[in-house]
Amino acid sequence: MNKKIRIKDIAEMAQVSVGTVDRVIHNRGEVAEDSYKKIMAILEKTGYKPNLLARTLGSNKTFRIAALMPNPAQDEYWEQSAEGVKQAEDEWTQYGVEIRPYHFDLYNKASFASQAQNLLETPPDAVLTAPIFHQEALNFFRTCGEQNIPFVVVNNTIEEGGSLSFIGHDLNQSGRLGAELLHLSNTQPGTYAILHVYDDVHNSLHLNEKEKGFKEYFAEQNGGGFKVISRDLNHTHEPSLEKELNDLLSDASLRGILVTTSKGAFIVSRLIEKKGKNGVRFVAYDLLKENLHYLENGIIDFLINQNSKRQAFIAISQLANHLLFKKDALPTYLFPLEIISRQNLKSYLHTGR
Amino acid sequence: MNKKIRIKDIAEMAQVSVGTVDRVIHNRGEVAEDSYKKIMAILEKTGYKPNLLARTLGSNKTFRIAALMPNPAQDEYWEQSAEGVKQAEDEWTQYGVEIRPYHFDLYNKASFASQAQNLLETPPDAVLTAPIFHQEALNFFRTCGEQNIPFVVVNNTIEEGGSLSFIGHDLNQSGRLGAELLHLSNTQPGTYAILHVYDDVHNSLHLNEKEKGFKEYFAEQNGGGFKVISRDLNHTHEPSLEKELNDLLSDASLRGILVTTSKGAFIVSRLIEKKGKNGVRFVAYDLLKENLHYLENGIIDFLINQNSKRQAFIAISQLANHLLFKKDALPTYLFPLEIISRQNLKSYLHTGR
DNA sequence: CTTATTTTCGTTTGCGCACACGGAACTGTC
DNA sequence: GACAGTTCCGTGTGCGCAAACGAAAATAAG
Repeated sequence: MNKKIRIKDIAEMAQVSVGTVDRVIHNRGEVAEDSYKKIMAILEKTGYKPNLLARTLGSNKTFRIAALMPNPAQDEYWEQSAEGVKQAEDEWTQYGVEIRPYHFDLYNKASFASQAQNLLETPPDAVLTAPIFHQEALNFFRTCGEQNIPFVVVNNTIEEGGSLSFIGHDLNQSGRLGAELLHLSNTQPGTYAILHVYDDVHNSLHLNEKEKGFKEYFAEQNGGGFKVISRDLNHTHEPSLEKELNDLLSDASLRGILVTTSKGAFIVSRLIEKKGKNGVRFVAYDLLKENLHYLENGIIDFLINQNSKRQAFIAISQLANHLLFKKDALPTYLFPLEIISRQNLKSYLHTGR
Repeated sequence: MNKKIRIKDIAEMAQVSVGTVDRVIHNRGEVAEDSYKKIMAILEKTGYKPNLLARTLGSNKTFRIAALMPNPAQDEYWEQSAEGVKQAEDEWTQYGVEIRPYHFDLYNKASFASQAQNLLETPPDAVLTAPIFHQEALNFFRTCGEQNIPFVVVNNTIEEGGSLSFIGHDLNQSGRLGAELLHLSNTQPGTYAILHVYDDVHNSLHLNEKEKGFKEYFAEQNGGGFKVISRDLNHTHEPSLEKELNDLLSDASLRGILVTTSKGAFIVSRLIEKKGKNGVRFVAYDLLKENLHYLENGIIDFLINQNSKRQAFIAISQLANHLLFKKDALPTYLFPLEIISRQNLKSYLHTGR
């Protein structure tokens, strides 16, 4: 691994000019058979690595990345995500990467489609998106594919993707983890509930994965004898939600509750607080401000951190690396499933990034 | 926040030449009061950010960072740390950063001192170290200070440091977390043990912090009635260790054990496995191979991940940023206290970095 | 054998910055 | 007023690469 071989060096060895070497490196033709082979051989032998600094400096391009994400004003989870995008922007603007956000309405499929349309009118060099709406996302991905626009996906996968990379969690494992945290040293059999609390529309595929993991975990526990119940709760109609929840809580055999949506956490927390929490373990998702409050006062026992901020940050970085340095991203980048308790919470809030 | 302001632009605005602007940016004097102020003002106002690519390309320097760390062959924890260093090297070599490791014997103070001596003979531009040996480290830091060599410290702080940055954990909080994980829903009072298992020498200051946090946690729990015991165990004399441990385990009121050293984890695990684990919760540190084994088979309930690999990676990155880009590091960079269970383990092993 | 066309290649410029060099303008000295 | 010493500042070159430009060589066309 010799160091510091420049194009110039290659040129000298091959007895040609730098221009010629450059042409074969970017194989844009106009090079004689002979020279081509000769240069290729030397390129191989020396293991030439271009100086990426000089490369991106020299090719004075500027790349545009579009971020098609939910409106951050609608949801703190997506607000954090937007922060991640901004953070990545700070890091990459100096390299000539420009990020344009396109926000769609989290509760409106049509808005996703129309923003996607918007986006494609001035096609960016790459795209980041959270495919909340399955069908609409598929359509969008298809056109991206046709137009050769690389894209990465956060939050939840879409199988038929064609994406450069998926960045997020193993949702099945996530459900299992939730189950484990509820089960922990509750040796007696009992009932465990998994609740999907959502607004108008929701991403059922996404939540199903968690539920599957949750159920698998309890099925695997020796002895069995666990009762697992699952509920879909629409929180826009609060009274019925409250009733449903009260029924649940009055079941004496109930040992634990997992709420799969980040917003659901504090909605359920409120009700639990009202009713009193008697020995039921409660686990939920994400470090939203309200959730932290309920973690601190003991209503929530554990939070699983999905770290939407970092997801977005990494996603943009992958795209930037792809565009600038031609480094390809891992097809799936799974985040650690971070367990947050009262005692390690601070250590997650302080960290620089 | 307009982007793409070059030195040339600044120069035009200030009606001077690029050379002058350059001089104030690197404040190496030879600039009249007037011009200086004028340029500084514009620098502020425009929020000028130098193009790091061009900068490192132009100043064709190469920096040397020395890593004074324990011999990775002696301990898996430090092996992981060395991997972090290597990873950082991969990332930074292209920017002209060169990393030279100096390994000292983990069980031999003199070796630390002599390697430190070695290192200083061809003084590097910056230093990373793990100050395992208090007094020796202090001496070393003093000379670094005298020679103006910036250094960062991982693993454990040294108060009187003078280091650019400390990278590691809040050890008090770490002890508290260990306590919480043991205590979790063990509502009845009982006994909780904190064990320091070490080799010949050990870093008592380091471990004391954890113990303090551990005790604080239990003191704060309402009801109280917890008995906390602490033991220093030298594992080089195995029979006596085993006896001590057996005594402990036969205490019927024992509810949980926290082992504070990464190696101690599997040593204690073996003995617990032999004796049988009856309801006692067991929490330990770090993702060493053997520890993972005992986590998977249920001897260990939780591991707290100190992530020595990432500590080293971040440490080198901070130094590189400091040298190349003059970004100063945070004086202390505390890592999240990661809780590892059977169910989220995989998600920590897979991640790219 | 010209003239036109294509293939092949060397040269040059610019990217944004660091830094060396040397030149003005100013100050002081005798 | 001639000379040396300061202080301040502009210009030029190089970092390694990309890419435009245009020249030479090879080939085709007339």
